[in-house]
Amino acid sequence: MTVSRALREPDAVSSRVREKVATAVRDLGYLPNRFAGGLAARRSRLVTVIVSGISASVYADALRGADEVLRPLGYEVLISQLTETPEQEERAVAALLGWQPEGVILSGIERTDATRRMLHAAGVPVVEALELTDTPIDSNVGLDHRSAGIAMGRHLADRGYRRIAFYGARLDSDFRAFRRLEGLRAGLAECGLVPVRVVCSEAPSTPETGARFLRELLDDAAAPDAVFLSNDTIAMGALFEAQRLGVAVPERIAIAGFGGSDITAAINPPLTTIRFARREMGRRAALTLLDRIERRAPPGQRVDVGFELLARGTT
Amino acid sequence: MTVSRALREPDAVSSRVREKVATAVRDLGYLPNRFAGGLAARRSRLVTVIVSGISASVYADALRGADEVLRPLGYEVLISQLTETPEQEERAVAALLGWQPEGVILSGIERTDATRRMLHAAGVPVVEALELTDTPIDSNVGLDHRSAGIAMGRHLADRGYRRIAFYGARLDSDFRAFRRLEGLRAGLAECGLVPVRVVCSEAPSTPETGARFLRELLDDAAAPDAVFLSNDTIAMGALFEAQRLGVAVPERIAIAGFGGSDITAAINPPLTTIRFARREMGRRAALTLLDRIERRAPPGQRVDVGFELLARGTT
DNA sequence: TTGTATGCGTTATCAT
DNA sequence: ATGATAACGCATACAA
Repeated sequence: MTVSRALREPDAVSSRVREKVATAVRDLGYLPNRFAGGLAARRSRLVTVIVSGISASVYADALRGADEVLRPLGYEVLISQLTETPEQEERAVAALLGWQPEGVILSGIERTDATRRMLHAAGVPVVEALELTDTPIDSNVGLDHRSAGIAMGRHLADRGYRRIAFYGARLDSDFRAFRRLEGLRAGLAECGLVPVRVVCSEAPSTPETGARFLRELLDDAAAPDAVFLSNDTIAMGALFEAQRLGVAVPERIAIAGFGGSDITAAINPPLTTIRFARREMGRRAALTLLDRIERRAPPGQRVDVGFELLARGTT
Repeated sequence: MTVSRALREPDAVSSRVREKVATAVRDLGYLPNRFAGGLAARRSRLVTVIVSGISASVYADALRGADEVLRPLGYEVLISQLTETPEQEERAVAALLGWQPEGVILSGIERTDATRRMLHAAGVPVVEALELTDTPIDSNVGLDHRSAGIAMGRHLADRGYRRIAFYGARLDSDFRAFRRLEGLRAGLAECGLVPVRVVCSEAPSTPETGARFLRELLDDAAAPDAVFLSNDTIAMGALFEAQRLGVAVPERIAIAGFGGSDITAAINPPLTTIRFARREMGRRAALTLLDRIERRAPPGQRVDVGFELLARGTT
């Protein structure tokens, strides 16, 4: 018991004991067993994060932000990634709740009822990140993708484009892209426009898919003069294909993406896109979760991290 | 005890008990406490991964590969990311060993002696991934970055470039880039060449840094006719800056990167770079670790996942 | 400031 | 096939 104290609250023991323990720890290479500690203390010091169906760079930045906040406070961030569908997520949640997390961060808002029930039953604070919703399980940090779509619709209409198309990849799992599409419709409607073409593909989110989309656009009977693609990867794929085909961007066709990765600013012309603060979103998600874990705040916290439309050369 | 059995080896109990337990589990929303289970069984079913100082896309792909292998076998993959220096990694290893992992995957081969000692003392199987070494802690999966550098040196020399430069970003933490630089020197030496300029910067690995590097190259008294950059991000930054300045690539200056991300194939001209199988590397790391955990293989396993030089338009 | 008794929720082991 | 008992390694609560 004295050793346990010497390790966790060094000030509570005499300096003699403190040193003896420190020496022994070093000599033996002692490392506390977190299974035993967690079982006895009835707290895990664990926050689990489940990342579903979003691109590497988004979650890397967001996780970094969350980790920055939680680790210094003694929390371990257990990441279960790679879930693509709500059903896969459900299994991941079941597995992770066994680790008795003190808080859970989920990406997006799309999940099964069983997942919701499990989380409620576990009574664990939850933050759903990336996207705002009116019906969160508990708390919610992110941006309003519909508003982002509206902003893009207005932008394209303001710039004088009239025959606007939407192309999305991986729309079987990118639910947020649908919200942006809805927003695009709403933004265009303000100007009396409707999208002249909407393509929701399940193709992988790669530059090649973007290139194919561009070729389809050029052949399209609806003759779009601008296109909003569901993310930067396919938008850049489309832009580069246009350049290969000698198609002028934005004169012949304007191209816009979503995500705001660094590289979109570096290319020629730079890509019009929508950026949001990924790392800050991770930080805010962690902070909000901490407020809930430590009961400093009631359920239902809502943090809008906003977004920024970067109007650049491709529109 | 019967419940515990019904859950873990359903075939060992009667169908009557099996059903009763299943119903109760559902009604109660029971989830086994992994702290108690791990403590009692003296096994964690946990593999920890520590990712240090590598770019998001590399580790996302590699982690996906590792996860694919381990999760179906009942292992949880606990990821501690974000360590940049060997000292940070040391702290991460100390923290993670408390979770009694059955195996540990580390990125790279650069670490402190204390880290090595801890891992030895813990007696846990270790796979060092991403880079091959002659002195692994235990087992090793990756590629030989020096060979990759040699390949690039030969390629540039073969294409007729004679005034070759190397520019690296974040070289305070990207130890593998140094190995590639060594390889470049060796590859060029075969042709009687030496790099006309070597710049090892601690600047962030961003397209802007690449752009700055390119401007420096153009002003350089050594007048390089080709440059090997330490990764694709800065290489693309350099290429795009060249295009903005109206500098012909590869005629005026050839540009090569490292990494082999998808986007390098999509740009114009496509970037010469070196690709390796990230996901496969993750899978092989996990498989090798499993062989060690289950004592199917002795320490010292070595898996070379190889690489591929993609000779494209920028050289 | 230090130490003792007890329990955390599960599994290994050995009986029945 | 099922059950009783004793760990697992640590922290809580309380006593000295």
